[in-house]
Amino acid sequence: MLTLEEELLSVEIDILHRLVNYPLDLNAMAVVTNLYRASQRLKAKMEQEILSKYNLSFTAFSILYDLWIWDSKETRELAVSAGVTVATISSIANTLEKKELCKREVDPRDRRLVKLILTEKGRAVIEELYPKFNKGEKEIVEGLSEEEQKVLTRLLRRLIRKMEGNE
Amino acid sequence: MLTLEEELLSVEIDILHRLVNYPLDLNAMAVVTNLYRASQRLKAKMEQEILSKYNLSFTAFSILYDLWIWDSKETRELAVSAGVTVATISSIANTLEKKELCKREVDPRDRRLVKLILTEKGRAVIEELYPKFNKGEKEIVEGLSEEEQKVLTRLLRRLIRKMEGNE
DNA sequence: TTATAATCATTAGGTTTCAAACGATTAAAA
DNA sequence: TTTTAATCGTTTGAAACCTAATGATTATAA
Repeated sequence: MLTLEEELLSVEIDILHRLVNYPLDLNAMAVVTNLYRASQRLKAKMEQEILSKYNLSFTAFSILYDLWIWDSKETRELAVSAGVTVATISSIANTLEKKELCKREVDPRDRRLVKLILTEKGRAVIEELYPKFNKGEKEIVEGLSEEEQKVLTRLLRRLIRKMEGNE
Repeated sequence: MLTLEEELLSVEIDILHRLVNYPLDLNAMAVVTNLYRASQRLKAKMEQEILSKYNLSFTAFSILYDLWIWDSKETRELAVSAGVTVATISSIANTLEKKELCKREVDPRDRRLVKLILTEKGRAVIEELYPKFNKGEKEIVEGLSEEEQKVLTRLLRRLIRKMEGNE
């Protein structure tokens, strides 16, 4: 499986330029394409190899993880952290509540706000699950040196900050 | 918005280690977390700022793009390229066919195989759309130098190859 | 040739996901 | 105080997405 510049022969690149009649930024194209593809693979790998045994989606897992670290968290914060809308968090919270992995709690001082809280069962699940998840993470990056991993993380963070508008 | 090591104070990291009673790979965790988050932001940005005007999902766009470059492509190949299952491609092909942006064609030599082909209307859409999409890609990476973009692309490709199992 | 197995795409059923509409609550203004 | 506006989370409806089941076609074996 090749990717972009390897996959796109110079002929196709010429066609692209001619068709759009406009100087394309091929480096930007390569970064974005490979970033998206890497993330798709990563998600698929984790869901198939690890999360499927627990019947959890990637987002559901990341919510449980956040609740594990922070004990409880408001739905808005969870949405930002998981990169989905609040509506999605609400939907997944329904699923997690049905499984008794978390519960909701309304803020008494501002009754518009809702927190999610990890249940004991939820805690047991994430504590059993997380080491396996981290092992999967390790496998993914094991082809890179420690230095390369740090460079990659740093570059990705700069992209994230850029897209979140707080540079 | 901070990410991982900035967000996770050393206290929390200690808690993590104690809870799982197992040495975690924090570098791997940082790479994976930031990779996934960057991709989520990227997808959201593109869908909101560019693709929504055309009523196209990110995956639908990537199918049109592939068909534009390669004229026609089998559903299985499209699935690999887009990082989704063949079932999803089939479903999106239904949507795209309804909009008359592509059509199906059965391979006469092996009638199990199905190709998607771009229609004239589909071609017009992708040719109008792609320059805008590339402009969005450019915005995302403009905080990185050309050298940094190339390093990022190279590291991401190595992760992809690793996950696809052909190292 | 005929039966069996393998390989495709599609369909079925269910969860995730989003935007938009809604209802409840709080804040601001008159 | 009463009205208006802003801010929450949830629901709704539709598309995307997955796994598993199905149907159609081709390849292999008996």
